[in-house]
Amino acid sequence: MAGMVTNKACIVRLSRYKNALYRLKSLGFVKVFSDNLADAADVTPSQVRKDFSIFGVTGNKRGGYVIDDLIESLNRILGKNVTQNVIIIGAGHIGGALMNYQGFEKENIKILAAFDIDPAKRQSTGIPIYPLEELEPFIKNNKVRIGIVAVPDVAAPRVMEILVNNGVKGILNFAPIRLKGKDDTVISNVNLVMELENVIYFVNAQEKTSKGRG
Amino acid sequence: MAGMVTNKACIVRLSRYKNALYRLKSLGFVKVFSDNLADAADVTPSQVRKDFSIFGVTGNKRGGYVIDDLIESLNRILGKNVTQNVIIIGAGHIGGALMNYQGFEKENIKILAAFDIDPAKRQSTGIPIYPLEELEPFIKNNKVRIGIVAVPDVAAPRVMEILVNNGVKGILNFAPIRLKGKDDTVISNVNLVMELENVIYFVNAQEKTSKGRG
DNA sequence: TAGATTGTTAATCGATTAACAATC
DNA sequence: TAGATTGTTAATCGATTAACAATC
Repeated sequence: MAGMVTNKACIVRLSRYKNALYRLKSLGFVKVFSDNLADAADVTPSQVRKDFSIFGVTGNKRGGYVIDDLIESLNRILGKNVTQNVIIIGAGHIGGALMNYQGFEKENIKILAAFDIDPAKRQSTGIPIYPLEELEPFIKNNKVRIGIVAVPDVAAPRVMEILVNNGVKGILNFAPIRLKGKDDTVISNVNLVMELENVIYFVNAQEKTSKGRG
Repeated sequence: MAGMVTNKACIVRLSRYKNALYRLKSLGFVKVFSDNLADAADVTPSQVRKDFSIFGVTGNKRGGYVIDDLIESLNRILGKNVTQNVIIIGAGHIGGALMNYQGFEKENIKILAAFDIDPAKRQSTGIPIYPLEELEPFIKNNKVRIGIVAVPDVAAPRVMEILVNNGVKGILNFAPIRLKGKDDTVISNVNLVMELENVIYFVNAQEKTSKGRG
């Protein structure tokens, strides 16, 4: 059945296709072939057609795909036809950066509110910042399903617990610990130090290799 | 030969092992078995031994691994025995958050400086912030190899060009476009909107599935 | 020694790519 | 129609897991 995909890499590619399609559209294109889109998204044409096939997204044999239709289909699959409400817990540097990040709105993601234990950080920037005690009632009253955790690592498990116990189903976690939730909780850990560590490893590895060659 | 690994997932796991080992060490453990470490890092014991095998990291048959030795080995593989100098381009919200992020220092990563086109953002927070014109000479004078790109997407390709042309080999990119460098440039794209989009997709997918079941 | 754990090889699994029949 | 592109199936590739001989 369509929609039963658990392969994260595939979903990441759908987002990439969507972004590439917006770009192509802004350049004046109306149609694409799997070939063009593959180029734009930096994958193989087979991959494009395979991914679409998985989700039942079809084009026209010989005629390629209509960009507007494709964007529409991808947006529907990615749940972007409905505004997604999100809260941020932790209004420190990372949380603050996310509150001020301009990229969410045009992707139909709405930051409803932020929460912080420290009253000093509770200065409004358009998005209301509430004390942590209001987190639980806020989630319940607003049926929040998605949360961004940007608190220090010692605070993360406790925050996590509050979120999960009150119905939050998806968490994007910036605390440098691996959070585990219930079975039906979707958790994505973004560890900035680890990302950098990885880049450093591959740079070093490459340097060794090229020295070995030269 | 050891060290010739291009599998990103494997390197990510090495970082995870390292972090798990620090945690185990702080709990008073001196040795671990692949079994324990697998538990702590949320992988299979086979995976742990296989990963170590790839890098020639060995333990004692019957006796497991000495945590201190293991940490030492992993740090060496990940290039953490040398302080890694990094610069940040773009001192906006994301760049500013990274400048103030406390996690880098204890991982032996040093943010040397930040750069921004906007003089208004150039207020020191311990890390010097320079105008963009100084980026090129700074990279050369300090032999910078790693850069974090946190500028708006329109500015990213130009910044990228300056970095690559002056010898930067690794880039962690927060601009919401896929940067491509030369063949020997390591680029890791972190797209926050896409990360959130993914979480949203999987939450929605799960909801549909459980409704279908119930 | 007997028992337990490593290190490595073989088996499995899943994802990507290639191939090609269907068809516009 | 002839030619080109999709949609899907089969082949390939690579990564993970299982199994087990080596050995402490």
